[in-house]
Amino acid sequence: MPEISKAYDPGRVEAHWYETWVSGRCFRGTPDPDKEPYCIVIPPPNVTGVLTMGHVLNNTLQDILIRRARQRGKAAMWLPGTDHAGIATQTRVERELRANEGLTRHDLGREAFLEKAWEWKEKHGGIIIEQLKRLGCSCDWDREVFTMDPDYSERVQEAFVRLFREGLIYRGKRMVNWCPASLTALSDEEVIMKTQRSSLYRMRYELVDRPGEYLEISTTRPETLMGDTAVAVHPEDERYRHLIGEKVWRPFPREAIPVVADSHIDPEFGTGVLKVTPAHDKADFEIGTRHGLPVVNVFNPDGTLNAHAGDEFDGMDRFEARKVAARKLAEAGLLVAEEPYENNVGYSERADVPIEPRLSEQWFLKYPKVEEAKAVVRDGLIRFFPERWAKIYLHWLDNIQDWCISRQLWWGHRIPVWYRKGEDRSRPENRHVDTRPPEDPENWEREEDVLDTWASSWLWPFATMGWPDREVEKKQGLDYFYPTSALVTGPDIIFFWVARMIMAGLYFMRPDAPAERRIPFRDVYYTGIIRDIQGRKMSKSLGNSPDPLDLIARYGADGLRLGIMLIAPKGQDIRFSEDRVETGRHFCNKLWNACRYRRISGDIRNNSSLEAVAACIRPELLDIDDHFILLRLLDTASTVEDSLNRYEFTGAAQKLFGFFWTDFCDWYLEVSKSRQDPEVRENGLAVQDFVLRQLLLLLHPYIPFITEELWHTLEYGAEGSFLQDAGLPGADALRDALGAGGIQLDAAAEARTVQLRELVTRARALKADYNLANRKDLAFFAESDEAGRVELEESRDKLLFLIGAASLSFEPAGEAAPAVVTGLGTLRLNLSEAIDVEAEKERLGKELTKLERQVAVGEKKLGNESFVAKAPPDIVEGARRQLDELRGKKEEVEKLLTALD
RNA sequence: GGUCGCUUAGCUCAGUUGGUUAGAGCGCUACCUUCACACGGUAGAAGUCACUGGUUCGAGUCCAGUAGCGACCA
Repeated sequence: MPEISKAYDPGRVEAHWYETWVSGRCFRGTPDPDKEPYCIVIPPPNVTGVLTMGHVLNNTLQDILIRRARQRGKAAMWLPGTDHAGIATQTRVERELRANEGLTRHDLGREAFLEKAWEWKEKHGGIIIEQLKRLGCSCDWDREVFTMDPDYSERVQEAFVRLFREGLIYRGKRMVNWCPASLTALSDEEVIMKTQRSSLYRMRYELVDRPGEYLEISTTRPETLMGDTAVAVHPEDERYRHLIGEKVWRPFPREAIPVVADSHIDPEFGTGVLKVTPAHDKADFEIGTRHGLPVVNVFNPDGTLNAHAGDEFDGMDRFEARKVAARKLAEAGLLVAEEPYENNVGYSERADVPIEPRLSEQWFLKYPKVEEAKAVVRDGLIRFFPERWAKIYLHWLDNIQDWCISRQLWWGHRIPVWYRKGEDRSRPENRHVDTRPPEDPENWEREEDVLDTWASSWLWPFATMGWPDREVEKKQGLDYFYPTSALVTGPDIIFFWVARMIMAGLYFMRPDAPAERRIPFRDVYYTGIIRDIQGRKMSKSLGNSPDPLDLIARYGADGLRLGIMLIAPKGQDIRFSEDRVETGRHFCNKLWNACRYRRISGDIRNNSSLEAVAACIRPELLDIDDHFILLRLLDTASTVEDSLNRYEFTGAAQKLFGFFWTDFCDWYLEVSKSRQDPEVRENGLAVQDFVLRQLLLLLHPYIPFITEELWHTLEYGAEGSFLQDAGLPGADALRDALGAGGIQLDAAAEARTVQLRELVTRARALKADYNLANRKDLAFFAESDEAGRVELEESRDKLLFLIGAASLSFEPAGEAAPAVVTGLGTLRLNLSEAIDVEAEKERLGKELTKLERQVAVGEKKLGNESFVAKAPPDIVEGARRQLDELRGKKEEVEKLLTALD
């Protein structure tokens, strides 16, 4: 038997087992017609990213699901991969290029820049994958996919071409969200609204035909007035009706612009007069379209102003221009007021700068299968956990607009469209849309833009398994694994990703099949967001994000995983504190030592299977504590199963924690130390083996490394075998295995043990009250009824051991002897020392007050006729029994007090 | 402004069909290095379950409203 260290060292164990699992092909997901499929596709992390606490949470959850499925004999497959994250990655490569070589991407040119980007990817792309392995993730690594892999890219292009041919993708000149920092269009979802303090400028435009008369206009953006091509009022607005059709002077560049009537104007806002800048505001653009107004673009793509704004503004930054425009208005006497104002401004999610609405030509997608996507969630074909996210999802789908899928970037999937050189790009005959280039490439030029990254990842659940190539699909088991079983992700990407995947699945997969065969997944579990202890989001700039690798080094991957699971409430945000991870490590150490203790205690007879372990238990030698621990084990097994079926990871973890620590270690193992009869002791070891076997199996998804190690330490698996292949018996199977050996569990053992535990606690407290906690030579006297006496005599040995006493007898003790009242009788401490009668009175008085209060509550309840009449009989009966017990205790304490007088 | 969520011990959180004395970890106090574990053990202190009202025999739990915080959408 190998020496087992006193303290668990996770580093060595974790490295060893991960390698062994991989070389043993434990994580392989292979279709097997005799098994039920279970599949998860990973939410692909950014290829250049590093592991964050969010990843730890998300991937631990997925690993728990997949490992448990594997244990339950399913053909489990967890498909890993990474995402190319267009804007984020390109920005970082550009930044490095500027820092190292002082060059922009344009200096380098597209080809050379992309080479740099690939180099960057090769250098950093593996990091997060290696980190996931350190965490213990049991992904099928042979299947790893990167969204820019050649074959995946081909599938993205294929999807584009199909959608285009179906008329769902079109090119259009429209107002889009433009990021002046990244110089690209963004989708609506990439714009986040931020409330900010700004100014509301009240200015006035003079009427052309009524010199000296002005229209007052409110705006937050005076820097766009140079692009104004009208002012608008509501057609019914009495104040302005007579001016409709007249003209006002735009102050600079000075030009007469019309007053138009538009029913979309809100007469309540400001003065009810709106300046119309069709090139720089979505609503204004629509007004402009309705009234045939010119569109004057006064901005450059980078957010500076251009020559249309006038020489003075040409090249000026937009925020500087705002100040200058306001100053010029003031100088001209046209600024009525500048007031503090709070408004919402759209920011680029990535670059964190205000976006500009900009008219440009982009590619758009009309979302397919919108109604069906709503139906599958509304009708429960796809289940959301927690359910409330369904409402958010449905609301978004109710209001979606076409998706701008083109990006003015280089790092991404280049749109598979070619234009005939020098011809009008808008004419269909001058376009070639196909996954393959035209036959005569010299006459064509390719579309410059790439696709939004999400326009590649929305195909993730099937394009990662070969779609649409039949041969590859077959090889990778798409037909077997699709729809996947569960998706674990954050609610922040419910629109970006979840909703779009659902639409893509419904549209592309098995077009003739019913919806339940086309959806990409059945369950979606939304995690919370990990925050710091002050409730702030973790971010690099705040420096409040611990490095998971550092945590793994200090607490072990198992400790980190368990720690995070103990605080990860269902879909609620989590305030991360390292304490919990420490708790996770302590748990592992305790588990280690419990198993170490088992090995030290005696030889293992035959632990090779559930049946073999059960067969080692001799029913006739089982006592109340054996029954108790086995009952609790069965209860734990079924609770854990129920909880995990509902995605209640924390509940299951807490149940296992409590069972192991309180029931098994603090009670069962301690009790077992008092056992004298060698046969009973030996039999207890078999019970331990039975319990520990199931405990390791149940804990394995949470803490895979240490459980695998201990599985072998206690000889549950043969050399070269793995815990994951041992099955995961449920409570019924455990009961059956015990039953096969003639063991029928006595349900009464539980209540009896609870009572004995209480007695032990009270007796210890009594000792502690008299500062005798360390004395082992004390004599206890009990006054019990017949039933109590039988119970105490049966358990005498272990009670003496647990309480730390020399004797327990039923002789009457001195009336002044300190006493505690328990459900099994009154327990007295026989002291040779002088007793402080006053102190004892005080102690008992406190106890009496407590009992009186409890008795009063019970009497009130049972005195209520409605309660007795209407409450279920078992509840009434329970209350009655409890009141009787409390009254008995109270009378006993009163008696003790009287005796002291 | 709309929708959703949260508010339970000093801190972080459990508490899922309403039912006996509301739990855990950390922290705190006292004691213990007892032959699995000091990454441990024993005992203890600590809660008007945000507030107000309602339903009910009975509410931390269900309903309505209020306040504070947060998220999403406009």
